[in-house]
Amino acid sequence: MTRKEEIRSIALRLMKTHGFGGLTMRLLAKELGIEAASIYNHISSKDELLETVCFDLASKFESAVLEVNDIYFNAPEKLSMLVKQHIEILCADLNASTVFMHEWRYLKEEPRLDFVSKRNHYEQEIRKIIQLGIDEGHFNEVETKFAALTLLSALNSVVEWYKPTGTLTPLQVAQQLNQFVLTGLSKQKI
Amino acid sequence: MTRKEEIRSIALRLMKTHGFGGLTMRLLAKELGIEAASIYNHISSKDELLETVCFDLASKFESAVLEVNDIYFNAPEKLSMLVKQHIEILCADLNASTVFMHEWRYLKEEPRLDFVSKRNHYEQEIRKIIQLGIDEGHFNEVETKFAALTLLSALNSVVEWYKPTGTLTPLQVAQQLNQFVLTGLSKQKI
DNA sequence: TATACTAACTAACGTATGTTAGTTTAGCAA
DNA sequence: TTGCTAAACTAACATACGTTAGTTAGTATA
Repeated sequence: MTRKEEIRSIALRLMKTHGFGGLTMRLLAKELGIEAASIYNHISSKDELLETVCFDLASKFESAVLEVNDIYFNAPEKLSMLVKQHIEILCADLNASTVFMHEWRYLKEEPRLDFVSKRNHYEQEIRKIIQLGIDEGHFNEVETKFAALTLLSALNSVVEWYKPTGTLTPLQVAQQLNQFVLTGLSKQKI
Repeated sequence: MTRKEEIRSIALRLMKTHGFGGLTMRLLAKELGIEAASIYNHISSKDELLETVCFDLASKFESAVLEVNDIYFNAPEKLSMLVKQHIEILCADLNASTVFMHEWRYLKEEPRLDFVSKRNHYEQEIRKIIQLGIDEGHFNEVETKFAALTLLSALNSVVEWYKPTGTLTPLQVAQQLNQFVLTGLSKQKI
């Protein structure tokens, strides 16, 4: 791990607990065992730290949806594979994912607009999958916007409670979520 | 509306967009048309603003779950009424709800611990309702912790997208959420 | 009219913030 | 040995922050 990666990794851990505003260069430096000014030998600004994590993850989600749409053809398959990939991306680096979820709004205007547009695109792709499921007769006739947002928030909440040291693997979490989203709580249809 | 309430209301709007750290007393004062120092004639500290909104809402959720448990006896009824009340509380003041969701972690240690314990209690009550539904034979045998957290995040995400100016009433949102959580996306059981 | 309260003001304090400039130290390549 | 580079350092700048102290103008009450 290069020094730059080390800085990023510690910065993520601190951002997760203190938020982007609560991460100060002096605190970050302390954790690294160096002075604040020394950090600028490795990165160009504090904002860069946030931008990197947000756009790195955004591009992973983008790839996932592309792949799923390439490989699978019916909606239940597409959805379950996207859920799986989504959860795997989140769990691969929980610090990064948590920062991604909570701190993107502290991006500066230009990158923030870019970020939001990428996020909207991802939502749109999920809506398309749900609409496909309705057209196929596999899914109930829900409002796709409502369903996509509710689904996404259910998926994303994993970063709030998942513990890699626990018993569940990311794959098992994905399966539980998939089950929950498809069949709901109720035993009989109402 | 007293001056104090006016300050709270504007503070919430600003906290929603800028976060707790991004709300400065000088910005708040500017929006009020006064000087920063003048705010301290009405409130005792910036932290107080955050504490008030967090604990006001927490107590509303607490009342809701008490009421629901008092009035209804089977799990599907309890759950659907709690969903309804939860959404109504959220939609009654979206600025407050959004701040409640995002900014509670910037509470100082003592109130934060208190807050988290109240939140855990609410989660526990939801788990009990789900467990009751399983025991009654109404609900699938899900893991209650997982289900409660997933349910809650689906409910809470309403603050991210609900627009009071749109076509849906809070009650309709609650009904859609209830439907989604109970029956899921899939038409047939799998 | 005299008093007290409300709500604003100005000025400042002490601290913290991101960042820059210039310098130093240690290890490696020529 | 000399020179280069990576990575740290010290010192400082300009700005911003929450908050306090002391004061003032207007308004209601006695």
